Formats: sequence, C-alpha cells, structure tokens
Amino acid sequence: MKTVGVTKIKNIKNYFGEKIGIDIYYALSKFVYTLDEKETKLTDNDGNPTTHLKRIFDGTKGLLMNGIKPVYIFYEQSKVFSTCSAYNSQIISSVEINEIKRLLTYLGIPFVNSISECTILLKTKEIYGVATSEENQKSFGAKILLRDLPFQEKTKTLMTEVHFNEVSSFADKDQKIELKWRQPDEENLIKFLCNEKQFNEENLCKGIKKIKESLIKFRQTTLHQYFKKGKKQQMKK
DNA sequence: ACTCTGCGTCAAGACGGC
DNA sequence: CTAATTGACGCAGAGT
DNA sequence: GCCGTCC
Repeated sequence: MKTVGVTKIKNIKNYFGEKIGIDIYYALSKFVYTLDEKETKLTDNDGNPTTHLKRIFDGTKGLLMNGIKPVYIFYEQSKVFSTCSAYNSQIISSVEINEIKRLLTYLGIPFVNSISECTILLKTKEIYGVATSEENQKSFGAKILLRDLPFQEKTKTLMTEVHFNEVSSFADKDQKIELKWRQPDEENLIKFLCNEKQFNEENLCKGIKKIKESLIKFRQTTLHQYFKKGKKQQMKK
C-alpha cells in the first residue's frame, strides 16, 4: 500500500515521557509470528504457546527503558485488521489475548478494549500517536502513525512518524479516559510467568528490575522537567 | 557548524555467553 | 498472475 | 562476533 501521509524521522530521545497507543495485533504480528515461524516456539510444560507473553514482556520493557509509555489497544480482530494483507493469516486465540491482558495488568501497563476508546485518547491528547497498520490509521482516528518503535532495549536511535490530515472516526461526547502506569506487581508476575508458564525466575526478576528503574527515571524527569540536550554522546563506533 | 529530516535501498527475532 | 510489508541505515539537503 | 537458548 502506498503511503499517503508525510513521513518524519525523529530521534527516540524526543519521545521521552511520551504516551503512545499500540495496536495489540500490530505488536503481535511484529514480534510473535516471525518468531514462531522459525519453529522456535516457546511453550509452557503443557505445550501451550508462551511466545506472546515473552514478546510482550520484552517489548514493553524495551519501550519503557527508552522512555516511552505504552498503552495497548485491544479490539475485535475483525475486518479492520484482516484487510492488512501481511497479517491476515494469523488468528490469535482469545486465550492468548486474555493472557496478555493479565500480563499487562501485573506489569502496571494500561490498555483499552475498543477502537473508540483509542479515538478518545487521541482526541483528548492523552496519547501522542498510535502504532498500527496504515489501513487502521483512519478508523483509529490517528493523525500520527508511529513506526520503528524501540521494542528492544538496545541500539536504536530513530523512530518514524507518519502524519495524516484525515481521520474518519470521532468520539462525539467529551469523554475522557485516564491512563495510569503503575509499579509492576512482582509477586503476581512471578506466580504467573514462572510458576504457570515456566519462565526463568532470575531472568524475569532482572527484567522487572529494569522496568522499575525506568519508572523511577520517569518520575525524576517529571520533577525536573525534561529539556532536550543538544549534546550527543552515542557516537562511539 | 551541527542537527534534523526526507528518501532510497536492502534485509528480515532478540539476547547473552563463550 | 506476480511476494509484501516494515524497519535499519546512509546520505544529502534544509533548518537553526 | 558467532551461536545456542529463550519457554
């Protein structure tokens, strides 16, 4: 599909503290299936897939460490999604979806359950933009589409945004949705991921620790205000 | 001067340990 | 009756 | 840096 919006590439540092929406199917199609296709499926002791949990956990951690606050957008995986040809062969079971929601709850990451809620978030400027497919941009009401998200904690400097003039959906009423990012619930995470899904506890705790450190950074930055630094110190090659 | 942005091109999991 | 889509990266031109 | 593991 041809891009009809205006593309801009920005440094990830510019997004520090920014709140963004992420289409859950977009995220899943990006990390989970590419991995599963390689026959390296991750499963628990009963053979149930766990790739989605590991990927969402790692991806969310990566975003937080890069200073970005995600809110995941859930919705019926219907026509909207299936028009996107690259992903339409993938159906995600409701079991997996519910597991992801449970994971996000324990992680303290907010999510919404419909496209219209996403539209409200955008309209009220609660979130800056949305990471989703271009086909979904209009119905989400997103003028800014985000690409190249730093899902990994490593070596990523640029992020792309695509600006559109046109959106087709609206929230009529002046609703407002408040988003909260909480501390991860370590106990439940361990119970869920380690006891039920056989994650390695040591690795999990390391991850949780990094998430907590990221949240502290947010708080400090909020207190002191954030100014862009014109200085760059990552030019070590 | 340096940084930011736009565009064309190419490759395709991420991470950690040895 | 055709791969398609997305992100990484490098480079050149614009902006400050 | 390559190569096996992640669950």
